[in-house]
Amino acid sequence: MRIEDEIKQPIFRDEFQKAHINLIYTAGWMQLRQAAAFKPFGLTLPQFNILRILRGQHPLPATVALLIDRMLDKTSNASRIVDRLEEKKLVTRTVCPANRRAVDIRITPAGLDLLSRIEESGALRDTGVEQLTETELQQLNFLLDKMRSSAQDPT
Amino acid sequence: MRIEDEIKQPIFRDEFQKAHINLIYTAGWMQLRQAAAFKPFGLTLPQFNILRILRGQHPLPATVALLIDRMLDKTSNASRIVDRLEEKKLVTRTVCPANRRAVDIRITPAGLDLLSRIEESGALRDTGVEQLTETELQQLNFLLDKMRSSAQDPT
DNA sequence: TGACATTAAATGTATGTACATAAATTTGCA
DNA sequence: TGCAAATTTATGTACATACATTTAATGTCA
Repeated sequence: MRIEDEIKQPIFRDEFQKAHINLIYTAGWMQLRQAAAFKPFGLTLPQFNILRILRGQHPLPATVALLIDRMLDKTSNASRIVDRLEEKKLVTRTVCPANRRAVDIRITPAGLDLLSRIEESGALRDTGVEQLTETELQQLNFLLDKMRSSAQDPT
Repeated sequence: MRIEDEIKQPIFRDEFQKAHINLIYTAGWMQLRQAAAFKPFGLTLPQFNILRILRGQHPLPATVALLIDRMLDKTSNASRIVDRLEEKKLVTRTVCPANRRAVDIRITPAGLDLLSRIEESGALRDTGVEQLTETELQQLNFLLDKMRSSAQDPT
């Protein structure tokens, strides 16, 4: 459906405003679909992303700093997301022996198993991007990268 | 900067995954810039959006149901965002005389003034979309609309 | 009329986000 | 050595999101 109809605003000031709103709306739409897919497994989206990073490191541990570095949303609070995963016994936390300020975080066998089950279930399909052709995907990636090439970051 | 470099993941499984992550990342990037721009005015992004909807209705009132209908994120909690705006005296809440279940919400002169000041300040510029040409904007809107044309919504 | 469903908003709870600050440890250098 | 600075994680607070439940008012219809 066109964005005009989705949000019931028939007229946009210009194509800039329309793209702006379309982008935010579409990203929210994707996230909602993803979150719904994870719900039967008792995971939220950020929890899933942290688990995936930990599997990427496995069997090596990750620190909170590494998680923050790899997360899509840099400013979120990795510490508390790890709290939730630890409660569910999907990860372990141990003080790093080499540097007692740091904490070694590892995915457990239960965590690995959960990730496998989610992936086998097909919960990661239907994000929306499958609707696009290979050429369109490349176009989209180009446009998004170009958007972020703005002069300066917010101070 | 290319998405590969932004999130320090050199390789994506395929162009689908890359577009998926790029979209979520770019939308977050935009929101962060917008939020930073509103901060000097003491408003959050959802608060700003609600105020804008109310100005669109002005001088007629809006109900909570109307706000939810117009909001980009349907599932957020309009009631509590209105709480914050009411505390700041940017909106008023009165029981609707015609239907005492409903609540009439109106933007105050202070609210209208704040919106004007934000817009005059240029806080709404630099969302990223200005980097694109008119043709590119149309492409982007087409691609996003196409993405959301998936078979079915999550149940 | 009265019982029951429907509608509109508010509230409760768990989680996440944004940002500031604290606590513990390590590092660097006078 | 000793002490300030830097590093790493955790915590506090305000706000927002997601979703279930509650409360009050209204509509419906036997």
